[in-house]
Amino acid sequence: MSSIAPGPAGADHDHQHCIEQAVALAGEICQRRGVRLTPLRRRVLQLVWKSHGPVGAYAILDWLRTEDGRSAAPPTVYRALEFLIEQRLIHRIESMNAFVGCVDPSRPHAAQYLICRKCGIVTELEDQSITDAIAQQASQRGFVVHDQTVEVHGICGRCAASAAASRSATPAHPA
Amino acid sequence: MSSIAPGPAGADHDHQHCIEQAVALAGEICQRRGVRLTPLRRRVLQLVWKSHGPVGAYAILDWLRTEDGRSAAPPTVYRALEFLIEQRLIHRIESMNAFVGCVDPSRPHAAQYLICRKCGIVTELEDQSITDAIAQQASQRGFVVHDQTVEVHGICGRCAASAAASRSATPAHPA
DNA sequence: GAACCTATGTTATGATATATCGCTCGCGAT
DNA sequence: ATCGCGAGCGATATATCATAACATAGGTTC
Repeated sequence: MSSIAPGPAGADHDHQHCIEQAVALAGEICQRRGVRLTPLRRRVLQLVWKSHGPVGAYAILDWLRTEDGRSAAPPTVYRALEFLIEQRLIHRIESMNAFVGCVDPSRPHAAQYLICRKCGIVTELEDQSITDAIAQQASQRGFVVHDQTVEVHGICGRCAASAAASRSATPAHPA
Repeated sequence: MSSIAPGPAGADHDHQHCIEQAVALAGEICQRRGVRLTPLRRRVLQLVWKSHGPVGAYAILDWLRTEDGRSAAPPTVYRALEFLIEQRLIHRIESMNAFVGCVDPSRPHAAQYLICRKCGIVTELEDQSITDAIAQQASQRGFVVHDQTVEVHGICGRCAASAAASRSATPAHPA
């Protein structure tokens, strides 16, 4: 096992299934769009999906080299990532210079990300109220929105719950 | 003149005044907080305020070297920036790896940024409806928010207006 | 089969950021 | 006064993230 973040449901979910599902769906989408999900791009998508947390370009590069024995240089990875982003199969987390798989690549969306500082899991939202609030403030100022970056850092429900549990078991403050 | 972004009111405002005001206010705030706005930190703050757009760490480094003739290395700049961020005198724009002066450093706030792709000017908002929409979605999922990054890229009102004006003067489509 | 396009390989470099060590200066305690 | 101490900063080295530019391979079109 690695130390990378498990799935949104914790360590207990079938993550292999997540990956396969994401890659299969990506295959369909690319075919429909008439773009080529080449073996390299498919593999990079798999590697981004290695966890539900953000994955760095150089981590992917290392995996390509060590797991696949493939010769690879940064442009190899960045080009594949660029393609996957254009197709909205992955997202870039700006505040971490890293990438996560998109949980709903079928249609365009302005997404928001909840990023856990403890476990690293990224939860992708697609909340209209946030999008609307931003759009409204922007348009009030005559600003034409091209894209929104909303990245929220904090502690996810699961980690907060387990922290609370361990606190009650071994209280930090006797008072 | 340089090509850096002018003020929020365009090229016609007294930007020197902006800088002086920001630095003076920073001085008061630091004194009140009992932290030291040293000459270097003050100078770096000035340089961040050179424009109303995001300024990169290495641009600041160059200015320190060329304008001040000072010997400086990256850590010099990053340490000063770190201090200024801690004191909320500047903000980091994650999606650009760059920094902008804070327009209201007196009190803590969750801010949002409208970043113009044309002129580079960053408009800082402090909109409760956006903050609340994010907080609500997060808490619904048991997520404890530490901080929000909201960066909106697009075209500012001023640039949109001038683009519209030049379009009507020389229409792109004869139809 | 020549011209061409897309994807990838390869080399080099650019851009951003941090670790670490050591010096200096101000300041409080003795 | 001088010692110890911590904050700030200089300096060197290195880590990390990203792209420019050119070469090569394989398929498609004509």
